[in-house]
Amino acid sequence: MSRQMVPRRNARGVASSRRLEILDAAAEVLAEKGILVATVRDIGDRAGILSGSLYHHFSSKEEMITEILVPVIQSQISAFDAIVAETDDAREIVRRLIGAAVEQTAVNPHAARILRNDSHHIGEMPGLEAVVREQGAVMSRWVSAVKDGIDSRRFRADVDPQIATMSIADVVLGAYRFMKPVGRSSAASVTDQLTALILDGLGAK
Amino acid sequence: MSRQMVPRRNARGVASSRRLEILDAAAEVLAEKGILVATVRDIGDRAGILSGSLYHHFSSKEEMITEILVPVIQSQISAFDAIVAETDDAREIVRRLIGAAVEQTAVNPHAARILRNDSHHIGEMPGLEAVVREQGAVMSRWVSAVKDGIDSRRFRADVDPQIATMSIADVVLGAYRFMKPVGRSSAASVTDQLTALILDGLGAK
Amino acid sequence: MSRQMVPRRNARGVASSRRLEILDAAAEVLAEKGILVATVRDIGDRAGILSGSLYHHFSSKEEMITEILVPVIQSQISAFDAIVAETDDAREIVRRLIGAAVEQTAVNPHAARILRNDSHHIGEMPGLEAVVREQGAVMSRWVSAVKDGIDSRRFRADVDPQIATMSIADVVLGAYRFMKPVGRSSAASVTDQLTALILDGLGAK
Amino acid sequence: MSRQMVPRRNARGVASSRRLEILDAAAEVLAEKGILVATVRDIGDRAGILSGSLYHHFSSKEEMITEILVPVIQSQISAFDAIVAETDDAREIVRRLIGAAVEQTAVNPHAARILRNDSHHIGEMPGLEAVVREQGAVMSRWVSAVKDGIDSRRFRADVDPQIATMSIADVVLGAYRFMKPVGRSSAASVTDQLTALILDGLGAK
DNA sequence: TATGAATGAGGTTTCATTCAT
DNA sequence: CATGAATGAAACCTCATTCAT
Repeated sequence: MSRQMVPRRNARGVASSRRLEILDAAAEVLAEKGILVATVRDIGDRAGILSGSLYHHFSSKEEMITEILVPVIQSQISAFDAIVAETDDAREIVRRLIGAAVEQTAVNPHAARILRNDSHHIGEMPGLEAVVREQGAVMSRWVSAVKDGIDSRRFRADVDPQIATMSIADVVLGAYRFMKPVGRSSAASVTDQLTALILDGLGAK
Repeated sequence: MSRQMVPRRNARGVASSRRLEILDAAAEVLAEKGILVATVRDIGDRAGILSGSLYHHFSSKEEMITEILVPVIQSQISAFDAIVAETDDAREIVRRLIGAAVEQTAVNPHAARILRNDSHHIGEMPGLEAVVREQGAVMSRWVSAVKDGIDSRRFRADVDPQIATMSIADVVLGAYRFMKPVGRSSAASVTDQLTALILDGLGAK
Repeated sequence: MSRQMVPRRNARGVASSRRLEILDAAAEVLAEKGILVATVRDIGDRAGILSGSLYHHFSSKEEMITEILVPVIQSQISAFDAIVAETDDAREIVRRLIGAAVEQTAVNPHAARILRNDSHHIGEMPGLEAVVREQGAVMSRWVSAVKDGIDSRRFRADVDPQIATMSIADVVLGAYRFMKPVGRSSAASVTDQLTALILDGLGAK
Repeated sequence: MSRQMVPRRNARGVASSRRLEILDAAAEVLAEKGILVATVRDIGDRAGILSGSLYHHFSSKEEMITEILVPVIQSQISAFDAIVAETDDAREIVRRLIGAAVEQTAVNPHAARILRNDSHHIGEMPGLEAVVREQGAVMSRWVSAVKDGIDSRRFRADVDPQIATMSIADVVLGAYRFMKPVGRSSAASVTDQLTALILDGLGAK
């Protein structure tokens, strides 16, 4: 979100709006092909620039990826913290966390897709440490939310927090697949579906 | 399963047990690094062979991947079909499908990891069409199971079958992360956890 | 020398003192890193200018190098010619040539460093023909001095002029390494050391 | 020398004679153009191989350079140590050190050229640490020889050991320029010339 | 069956230089 | 005069694959 509004600074500290256009093209390509398959040439082609010229704006492919993902994750962390601060009930917290995550996905579908499909590679790729760090911060919010729900007896006592948390994260990160234009639903209805699944499962109440 | 017992035939129809050793090494490496990052040299190194020599046993990297994944998926399909044939209640079907999938994961953790982490790439990589086809067959079983549960009123009527199915598949494919030696739980307890989550969610009953 | 006093004219005939500042920065960087390793961006960074803007002042990297080196070499040639004109004894000539060269090195350490470390590349790099030409003029002065010394029996008769001349040049060009601030000696003492070595070698008299 | 006789091992520990042919081609090209200007394509062209194929034998350009230079320097160190061990008089030691160095130059002119022309870059190039280390070992032998000569009063007392040593090294490293086929003299006569210059200078006795 | 050598396409990145503003 | 953006060539290196031995 802020990415669309505040010009960031390039490798040599110079602000630039061209940079943002390139980042948009890059996000698209990286999401479509995956961060490993997408080449800097692909990115350049989509941005209408020679691949070598990308290095006028970014010092590496990894820097592009970082700059696409980190602001999105950080904005999610802020949203999460606000929700946790102003909400009491654990079920309500989880419901609203899901809502916030799904909305992020609607706003930044490319980032969501990258985070889901390439999470495996993000952890191993040198230069993406910042992304890993921020993702860890997101996960720790989910873990806390689940644990608090168990402690406050709003969730089943026999829930394994680690399994539950990772499963929830999987489901939420996959939300981009269901929303328009890729899928067929609105963010609100996807949120409702996922919330129901996560809180109550498939089973008839 | 059959992979451990019946020597298959290589590209030129020659049966070989060396082939199986190589496939085991390949599965390990491909799961660890991802099918794109793992090189044929990595595979050769793990198998104690030069990368070029792999081509005496397989005609391409894709053939190896196919041969690792397809039997595992096919065996899952058989198990699924048996379960569906002999079970009536939709909740029970889902419970047993999850159990079968988790057990597959326990038996073939490398294949499970590949299917989960690289699903995105499997769909785009030429030469892996057979894998895609088989995966589709698995998914269609899940879809049927969910739809039958809705139709028979064992699941909530407002469940979106597509969203539910894909979310379940995500959760189940991620099971390998929780099991020993990677994780800390047995297949049975992971099955219980995932079943509870999928059927009833987090919520206290 | 003249470089510090008379603003030269740039590619389009415009006089400029900014030009001199840039040349100083360039000399520094080129000496430190070598003319091949130092990039025009390094030079721009040191001069506080964008690399592209350097081309308002110079038409190429080679022009900068030429403009750094040629005046220094020319000034050395003048000094050499004056010495030869006013001195009789061959040993005295060599002594004073060494002194003049060492002093040049003290005044223009960057140029000295470039000439020594990159002589190999200067000869092969298109665009530096002027530098090569001037360096040849310097060498011919050394050759004459050595030959005259042999002819006048002030040097050993069995000295090979080519070997002696090139060795002397090597030693003298390396003088910058011994002088403050890089080394620890004054120009005068370095001159004494080198003169003694070249005229009398290591050997006790 | 040993390079011509004992096949070394490649990046993956496999002995190879093709490796030696490539090293010869590489030494030639690296000496001619300089280690920075010479490209791996140049080397491949000279060796009759595609540049990418070089990486079957070597893991980097730096590995090639190291493997060209280190054995040569090490063999020089051995020769130096033998000379020092069996010689008393300092003048005689220096004379024989020069002889050994010049002979190395005759045997391995390419390595000698590289060491002389690119010494500046060798020190700054990551991956060439082994070369720098071995070169340091050579220099320390020269320093000792000069210091011993001063202490034993065989050299002038006012010789600055650092200046003398570096100057001698410069002169000796430049020897390749004077020898056939590049120059016109034999190793023996070049040794005589350089020895005379270094021990007694230009001056008539 | 396996080796060692090679291919050829393509990857990321660097860099001198140009040019509209 | 300087900037910021872009070019285009070339650099080093990777990797799936082929093949003679």
